[in-house]
Amino acid sequence: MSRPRTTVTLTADLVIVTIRAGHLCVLLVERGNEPFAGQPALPGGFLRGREDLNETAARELAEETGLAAESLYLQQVGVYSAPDRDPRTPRVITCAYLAIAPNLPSPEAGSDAHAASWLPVADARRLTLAFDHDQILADAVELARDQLQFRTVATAFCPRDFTIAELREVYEVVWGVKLDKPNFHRKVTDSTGFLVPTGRKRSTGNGRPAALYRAGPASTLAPPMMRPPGFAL
Amino acid sequence: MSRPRTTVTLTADLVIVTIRAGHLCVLLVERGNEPFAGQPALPGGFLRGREDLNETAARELAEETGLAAESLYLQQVGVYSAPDRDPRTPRVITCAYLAIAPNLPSPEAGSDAHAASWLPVADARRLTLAFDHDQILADAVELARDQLQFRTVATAFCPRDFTIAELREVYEVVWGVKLDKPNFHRKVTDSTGFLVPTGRKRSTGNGRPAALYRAGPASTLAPPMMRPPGFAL
DNA sequence: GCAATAGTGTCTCTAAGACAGTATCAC
DNA sequence: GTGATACTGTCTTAGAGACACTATTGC
Repeated sequence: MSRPRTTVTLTADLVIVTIRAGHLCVLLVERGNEPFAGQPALPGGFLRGREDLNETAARELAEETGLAAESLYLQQVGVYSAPDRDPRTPRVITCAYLAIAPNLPSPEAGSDAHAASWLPVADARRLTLAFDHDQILADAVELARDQLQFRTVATAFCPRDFTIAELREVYEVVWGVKLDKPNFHRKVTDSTGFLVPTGRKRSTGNGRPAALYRAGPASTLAPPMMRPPGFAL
Repeated sequence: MSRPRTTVTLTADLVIVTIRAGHLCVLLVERGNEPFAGQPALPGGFLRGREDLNETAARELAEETGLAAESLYLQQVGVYSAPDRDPRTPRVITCAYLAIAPNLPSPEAGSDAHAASWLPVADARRLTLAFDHDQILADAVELARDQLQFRTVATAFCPRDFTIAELREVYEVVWGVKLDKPNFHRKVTDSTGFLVPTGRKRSTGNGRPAALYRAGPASTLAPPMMRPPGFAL
């Protein structure tokens, strides 16, 4: 009881995921400063001034992706507070955020000094990331997998107008499974509030053109999209 | 970009819930110090020394309930970091935790100076709690409701040995619904790893004695226990 | 025996999965 | 026409809910 209140600084670290070329990818930066200079890490930054942590996360997200946070899905993953996770004083404790982005036009737009790049999550998990970012990445990906089951976040991976095949690819890539096309189609079109038909179609060059949809008003999926029992990274 | 890194102190605030006399109850304390002296609040305390936040939460939980954290369910709810949530300087930012406890022997055992008491959640939500604890309480209860669907946390509300009727009461009280006894019985006994039969029975004085079970090794429920569409506070 | 609670059987209905079949495009 | 992709129909099966029925206790 006689130990003093610990004074800390806070960071918001971002696990920004998207789908590129059939792979779930995460945005990593190369650290420019100590500690862990030169090592790959999740983007993030310090809580500054009178902002709250969600604002910190939104600011960093805008800096890294060039996109406004309002248009992206952004959610807390958790707090990482191990005393030795960062050697600096005062202690640095982080709140991790999961951000879901559609496939962005240019991978490194908006990045200034440090190199930012999209890396398949499977590859990123073989690297050693700075701090406890390995753990944060694993937790955030697992959270994303769970959320796909019960929330309508899959549309956050898609552009404003998208086809059911694109939405299905989201589930297949994030879960690492193959889904039945006809059953998936029925399931998502029957789910109230998930999708809104635009009435337009898009021809992909090959085959019958697919109807275009937009994200609907619902945030939760009823009934849920249950993930099949076996799945890969 | 020129704003300085904000230095803060951290607290872990606890939403400790249990079931008492058919009501979902939360442990509230009366604040002894400013700010918000005399107002009801969630128990909590400062991150001290070199501990991490989970240790802070576990320490506070032990102080309030007299129970070791290992025996209770304890999970992060989220970070609350609004700049004016606490008037003190340096800024106080909190990480909220949900703790689930079985019906404890004495309500205020272990509490020292401050008055701690169990209050039905429905009553607590009509009060004005200190800080942003109204919001934290609402978020934690909603999290508990969700977790009952997909995780085996319902057993955390029960003593070591319990009957299926006691487990059913957990779901009914937390969700605010009535469940069909026969169907609930079959569902939970068929769920692999949820319950382990002890082979013993308990007579309640009235009717056929119920078989006693203990919590099984599974942490997730497959298939999930879906909450019926309509539900109350 | 009766009242009360525990637990089982069985029926219906809905939703998921498998997969055949049809529709609409480019060529 | 062929080939490719989008979408629909239908069958089977698993699980949820309703609810009748049986089992085991105290009295």
